[in-house]
Amino acid sequence: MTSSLEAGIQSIAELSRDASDLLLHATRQKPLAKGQVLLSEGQVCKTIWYVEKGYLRTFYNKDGKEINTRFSFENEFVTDLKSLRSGVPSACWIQAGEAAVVWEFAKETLLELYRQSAEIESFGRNLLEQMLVDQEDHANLFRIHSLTERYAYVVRHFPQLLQRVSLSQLSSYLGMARETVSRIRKNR
Amino acid sequence: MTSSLEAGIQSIAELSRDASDLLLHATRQKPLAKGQVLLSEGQVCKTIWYVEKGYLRTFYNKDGKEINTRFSFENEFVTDLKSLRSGVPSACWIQAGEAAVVWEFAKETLLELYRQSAEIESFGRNLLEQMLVDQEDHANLFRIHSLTERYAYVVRHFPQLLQRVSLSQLSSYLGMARETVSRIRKNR
DNA sequence: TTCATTTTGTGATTTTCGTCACAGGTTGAT
DNA sequence: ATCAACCTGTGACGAAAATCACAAAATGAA
Repeated sequence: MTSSLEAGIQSIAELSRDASDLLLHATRQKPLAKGQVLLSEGQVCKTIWYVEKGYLRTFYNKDGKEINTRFSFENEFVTDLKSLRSGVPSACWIQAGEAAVVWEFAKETLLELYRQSAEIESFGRNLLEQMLVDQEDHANLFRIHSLTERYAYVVRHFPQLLQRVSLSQLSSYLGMARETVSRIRKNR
Repeated sequence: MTSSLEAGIQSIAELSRDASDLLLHATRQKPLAKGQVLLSEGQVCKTIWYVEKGYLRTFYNKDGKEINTRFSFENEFVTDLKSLRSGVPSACWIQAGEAAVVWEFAKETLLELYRQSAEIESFGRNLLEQMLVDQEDHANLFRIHSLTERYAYVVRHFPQLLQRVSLSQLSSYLGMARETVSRIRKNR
């Protein structure tokens, strides 16, 4: 196991040496300064990123306010699937929340690899399954949990979020005002 | 095109005659009475359903109240992916909202088909991509839209929801009280 | 048709949470 | 070390939506 990326790939689907190498040669590393933008609203997304170090923040701009919908930490993959898949302009931004290192996968290259290798297609399917489960979990935060329960959920399941993301950033992720998070935090 | 199912499959990914037949032979039709339960909370999900007629309702039980998270209409696929994928007990229910006809795909059979056919694996990946995009859209309803905007979104994008689902059922899907939906509806 | 059941509309009241305002802390750059 | 920029805590207040209660309407079964 020579790299974080290789381990991250294997954790999604166990690939043969050949398939793994195909994927590893389809990507390149990219260092990011804090605040650097990977995807802007209005731009068509053509890339999937794997986070090796630091984290990426996905947010929407609603009436001038930023609403965070995702924080992608080490060993996670992230993209704007809607834009990537359909070629429509992205409605969100993806930005480095800290100085970071990511690996970039170009959509066209990946599609080509899917055609070449059933193993890689299977990897793609497994990655999507995992992303969908995560997404449903997060959606359920809003649908079946109260504000207090949402905070407790993050404390229990994503404690690093509290350590690495400011309370202001966290508040929109949890769908409440900054002041409300502060008050919930106090009453624990 | 001999069936609704065949059309539904082709709309996800264009399959050869052979691949399409493999899938079509892996499934069987099942008629459902209104209210009939396909998946109970606590049960491990082992099936993906395709809705030919009627609709399925996915809901969670929260302190004795039912919270609807999904309505799956004609030509849609539905499952509890988290339970299906990991074999953990399901946290939700899936039930027929009307008298319905569905096609059942057993998980094990599908996994076997993925191994046999790259085309079907590709179909699976495409289906997941579509489910993930839909799921993200619905999650964004809660994250970036006000209550009034959520209702307007459904009017615009899913008008059949208003026609086929009762206002009470809709209210939990939109994350608000029944009375609030009624009042929002009046002010339009 | 009739009657029971379910669904919807609507006012009154209460609760929750957002907004505003500001003070104190923390961080980071020079 | 200093200062500006940002972040967090907290009180006061108001707006929005939940809850409660009940009437009206729609639905469906016999």
